[in-house]
Amino acid sequence: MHFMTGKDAVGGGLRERKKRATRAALAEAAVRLAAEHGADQVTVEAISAAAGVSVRTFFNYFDSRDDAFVVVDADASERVRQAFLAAPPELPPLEALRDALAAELREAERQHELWSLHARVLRSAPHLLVRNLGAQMADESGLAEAIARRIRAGDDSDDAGRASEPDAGAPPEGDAGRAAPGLYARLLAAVAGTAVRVSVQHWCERPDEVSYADVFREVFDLLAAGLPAPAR
Amino acid sequence: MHFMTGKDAVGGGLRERKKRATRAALAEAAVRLAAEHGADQVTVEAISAAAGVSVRTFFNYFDSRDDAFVVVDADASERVRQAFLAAPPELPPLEALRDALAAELREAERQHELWSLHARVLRSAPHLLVRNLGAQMADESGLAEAIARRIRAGDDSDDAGRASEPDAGAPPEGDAGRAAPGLYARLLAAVAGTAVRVSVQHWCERPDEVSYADVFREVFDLLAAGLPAPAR
DNA sequence: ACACAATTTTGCATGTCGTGCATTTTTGCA
DNA sequence: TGCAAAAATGCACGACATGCAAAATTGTGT
Repeated sequence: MHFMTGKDAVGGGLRERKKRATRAALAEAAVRLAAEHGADQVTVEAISAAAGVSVRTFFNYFDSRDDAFVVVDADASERVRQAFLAAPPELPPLEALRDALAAELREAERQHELWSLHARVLRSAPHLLVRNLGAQMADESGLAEAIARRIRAGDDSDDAGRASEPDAGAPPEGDAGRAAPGLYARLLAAVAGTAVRVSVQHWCERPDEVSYADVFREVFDLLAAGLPAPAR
Repeated sequence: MHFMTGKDAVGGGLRERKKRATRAALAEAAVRLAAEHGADQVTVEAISAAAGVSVRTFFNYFDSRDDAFVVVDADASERVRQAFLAAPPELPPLEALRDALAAELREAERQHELWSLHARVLRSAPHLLVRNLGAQMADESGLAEAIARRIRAGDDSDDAGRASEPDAGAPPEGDAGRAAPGLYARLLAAVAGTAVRVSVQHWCERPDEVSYADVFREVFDLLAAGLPAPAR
C-alpha cells in the first residue's frame, strides 16, 4: 500500500485513480502549507484538513509526516524507465538515459510553480533535503534493473553466444527477466540520478545566467568525457 | 551543537573529546541493539541506558531517534577532504579523489564488525537506508568546496591569467577561499560519492567473488572512460 | 436496479517521540 | 580553590505513529 508498484502509474481503475488523487492532494497541501508557515510548523492535522481527509487517512498514505514533504511525484521514476526502455536500441545507454531524463524534466516544467515551492521548502529545512536526496536514490534500483534488461536485450539482437566480459550489464546467471543488475547497470543508474540532482542544484542557484537545458547537457558531456580536469 | 563543524574532527580539548565519545557510544549502542532486536523495537530509552546517559541527553546529540542509526562515523568526510587536499597537485582531480577515498575505506576496515552490523540494520530497514543515503550526499557540499579550492590552487601555480572556460571549477567571482563551488566541482564530488556507494553496495552482495579493491578500481575506471556501453 | 464482497476511510486508544525550560552537575581556567 | 561556561538531567506537554474494529464507499455479477 505504501509502496507504489509501478503498475498503477498509468492507472485505469477508478479506485486507483482516486487513491493517487488523495495522495497528490495531501502532498500538495503539505508543500503549500510548509512554504507558507515553515515545514516544522505544519501539523499532520492541518495537512489532512487541507486535503479533506482524516488524520488517520494521512497515515494510510505516508509512513511519516515528513514523507509528505519529500516526494513530489511518485510516478516520475516509472515514466523515466518506460521512456528509457522505449529508446532506439542502437543508442548508447548513457545517451538513451540522458534523453529519457530530459523528456521527463521538460514535462515537469508544467508544474513549475509547485516545484518551486517544494524547492523552497527543502532549502529552508536541511532535514527534509536529506530525506529527499535519499528518496531520489531509492529509485535507482528500479532504474538499474531496466538498464540491465536493456543491455541484455540489445545483446542477443546482435549475435547471441560469445565469450562475454566478466561483469558487464548483468551477472551471468539470470532468470532472464529479473536478474540482479550488474555493476555497470548500477553505476550508470546512480550516475544518471546524480547528474540530474547536480544539474538541478546548480541551475537553481543561477536561474538567470544559463538555461537548464544547457547545464543538463554540459553535465552529461562531462560524464561522457570521463570527468577530465577542467581546461584552463 | 548538532552539526560537527569539522574543526573538532581532530579535537584537542577534553570537552570536545568527551562529547565525541558519548556520541559514538550512543551510535554504537543504537546499532548493536538494532542488530539484535530489530531497529523499530529499540526505544530511545534503551539506547540511552546502554550508553549510560539520560533520555534527554540523547536528544542533545541527535535530532531524532533514527539519526542514531544513520551516521556511523561523523568525521569521515572531514578526513577525506584533508587527504584530498594533501594529494600531489599534479594528480588529476578524479584520481586524487579516488586515492583519498581508497585510503579512508582501508581505514574503515578496522571497524569491520560494527560496519557489518550497521549494514545489516540498514538492509532490514529500508526506511533507514534511505536516510543513510541522504546523509552521505549531505557531505558532498563540503567535498565540492574542497575540490573547487584545489582547482583554484593548481590554477595560479601553472600560469595565472588566461581566457578561462566559462564554468570550470568555480564561478569567476570569488572571495578566493569560500566561493560557491562550480559545476565541475559539484559534479565530481557527487559522482565520487556515488562511486563509493555503488561499489560498496555491489560488493556487499558478493563478498566472496571479488575483492572490494577490485570493484572500487573498476568503478573508477568506468567513470574515467566516460561510462562506455559495456563490451561484449 | 440491487445486493454483495472487497477495499478504503474513520475514530479511538495507546505508546513513543521530540522540545522547551529550569535546575543540577561537570569542566576548563585563572 | 573559586568561578564562569558548558553539558546533563528531570519534568511537562504536544505531536507523531500504529493497531483495531466499525462505518462508508466502490466495483461487479445477477
